Amino acid sequence: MSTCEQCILKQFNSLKYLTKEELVRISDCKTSKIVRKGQLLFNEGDLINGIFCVRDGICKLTKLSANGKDQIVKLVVKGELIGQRSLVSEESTNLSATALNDMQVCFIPKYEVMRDLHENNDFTLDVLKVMAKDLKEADNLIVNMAQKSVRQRLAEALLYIHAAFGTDEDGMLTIVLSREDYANIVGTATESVIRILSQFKKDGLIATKGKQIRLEDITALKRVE
Amino acid sequence: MSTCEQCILKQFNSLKYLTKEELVRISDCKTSKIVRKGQLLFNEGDLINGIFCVRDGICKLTKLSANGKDQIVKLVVKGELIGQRSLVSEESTNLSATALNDMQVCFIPKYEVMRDLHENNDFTLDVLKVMAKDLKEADNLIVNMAQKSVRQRLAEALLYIHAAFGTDEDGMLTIVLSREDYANIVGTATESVIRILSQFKKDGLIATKGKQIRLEDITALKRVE
DNA sequence: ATTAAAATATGATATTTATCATGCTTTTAT
DNA sequence: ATAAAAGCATGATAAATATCATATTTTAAT
Repeated sequence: MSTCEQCILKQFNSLKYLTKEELVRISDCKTSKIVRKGQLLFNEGDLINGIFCVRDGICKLTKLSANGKDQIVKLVVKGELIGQRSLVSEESTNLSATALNDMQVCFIPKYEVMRDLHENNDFTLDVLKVMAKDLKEADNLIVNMAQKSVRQRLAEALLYIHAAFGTDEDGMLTIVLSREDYANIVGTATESVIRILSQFKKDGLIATKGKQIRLEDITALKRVE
Repeated sequence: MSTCEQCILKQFNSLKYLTKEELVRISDCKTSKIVRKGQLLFNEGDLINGIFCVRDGICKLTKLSANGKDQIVKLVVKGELIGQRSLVSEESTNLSATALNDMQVCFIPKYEVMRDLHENNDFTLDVLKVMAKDLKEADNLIVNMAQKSVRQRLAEALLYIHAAFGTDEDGMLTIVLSREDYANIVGTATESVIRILSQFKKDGLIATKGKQIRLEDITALKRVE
């Protein structure tokens, strides 16, 4: 198994603030795991007892609503950490993580991360910074959900995925989601998403090829009401 | 002016993890301020360059939506800190703070808090814990906003204010909000809030006396659909 | 390759919520 | 004390969205 010291991915998360010795310790106790597309990495309420570092693949973090629908709260890509929030609060996780394509993740046990949080202030501060960013994005999401129409929210979801995760060589969004996933991001019925996407396509705002979506008119998408 | 070392309110926030010397330093550079009901403590986009400690009163944290409506993201009461998120991210604030009744706040300049964040790991860890809790609540709010009806959201807002901030001797919610404020929590039109509250009253779920509200049937409020 | 299952698509209709209008009540300012 | 403003209340109507039904297309399993 490869070592954390040499892993380039840590540049994309707080682990870059660990010392060589701390990284060696983590390397020695970490485990590695493959999660296939559609499979759960963990479920809401699980005590995960550690954090995951995403080596490859993409997953969605969801929360089950009382009405039985999943709400997608965040998309996580290669390089990011998952589980810091629950770890810091020392409680079981409030979200489920499901692979959107085949994933490879490393698991670092709680005691090791907690030790670093207590001993390495640079690391703690960076975890704090990441969480502050997450909180800001969550605040924005609350406002969007509360104040904007389904149409606007869907347009913004497309723009967000475009801006945050980019496109492939054909200009297609790299993150490929089902209509149901989009409904679970926007908080609406799957049929509504299908209808609105059809409309966007008819109006030339997007192009689709199966599940793949390409943004054709970003300016117009930003103006959607 | 009273000193931070003796201030009982710090027991309710992360400042309790500061050492005596750190508290003395903060006492020496802090300033104090009165903010009248309805007045702004700071506005979205302001560079506040420090954090506030609420000594007395209650305020709402809001974010202006593109459609011109305010969204209430959080209510802050005596004892809590405001502004940690922006401070940690080293950016101007993403929220506005408005006093819901007369407030007294202490202001601690950024350089002093940053120094403590860098030097006192216990303090940093507690700030991290508080932010983790805020993030969890924000995630819950996202799900509620996205998946629940206006009726449900309003019922939950009442239950939340009841549980988090309590009641006076008559059983009235201690936090008194206008119908418009409720609309800005729930993300709906003020008329809709008025209508639904009238219905709740007619159905015996709540009682009202002017702007004051008493929850009469918590079980039924939890069952609202 | 074929069948079953899942995802997408679209229409018809019901429900929820917003908007506009108007009147009443309470609070605030002078 | 009184006027003006702000907040509350309710009806009528419009707009947005959900739900149910059904058909088609795509994907997965054998």
